[in-house]
Amino acid sequence: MKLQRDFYLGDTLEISKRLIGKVLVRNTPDGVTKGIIVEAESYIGPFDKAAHSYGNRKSERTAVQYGPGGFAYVYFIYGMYYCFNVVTGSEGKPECVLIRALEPLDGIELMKKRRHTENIRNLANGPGKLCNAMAIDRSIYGCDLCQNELYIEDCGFSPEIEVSKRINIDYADEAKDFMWRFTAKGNNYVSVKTKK
DNA sequence: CGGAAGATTTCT
DNA sequence: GAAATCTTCCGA
Repeated sequence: MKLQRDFYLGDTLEISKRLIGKVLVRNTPDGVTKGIIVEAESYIGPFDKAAHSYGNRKSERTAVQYGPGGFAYVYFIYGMYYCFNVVTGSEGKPECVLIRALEPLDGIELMKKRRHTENIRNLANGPGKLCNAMAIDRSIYGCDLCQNELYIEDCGFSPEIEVSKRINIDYADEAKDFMWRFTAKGNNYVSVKTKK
């Protein structure tokens, strides 16, 4: 069943944890693609030096984070890749969850075509890759996850969850040691930089 | 294999 | 000028 608005309005760390094992569903004119969320990280704006919204910074890019939870925050990075986040918390709180990896579940042929690879493990085991596989780009910035174009559903999976430090945020001083990364334990589709 | 560099938007 | 990244190219 599809997750409703109230799921996204609570505590960001709690939501991150509960998102592991949920299914991300993307509807496009080309077809439907689905993937189980196996890796996610929390970014809690004002207190988190790694967050785009640290210290309540506001810009055109981060604007949607300041709205209520349950919307898509998509940003462009390194000139080539998109990253997909779920906005969480109530209005005025710039908090979000970065979806880092998916286990492909449905529409796999379509994902292969978009990614130009036959290796299923390589389809969505990283933030930039999963956006490519799910056809996520600027056009769904601010998209309501309670609609049909893009949403998350609960299929009853509840994998064992592993907690670790976040990835590639060495510049964030003490924030880099926060245990705000959640992964499905032993899952093969978690992004490669898992070691440490 | 493993490491390093490059692509090139958005904000500081 | 550097980032919440990925791919390709090079040398062992």
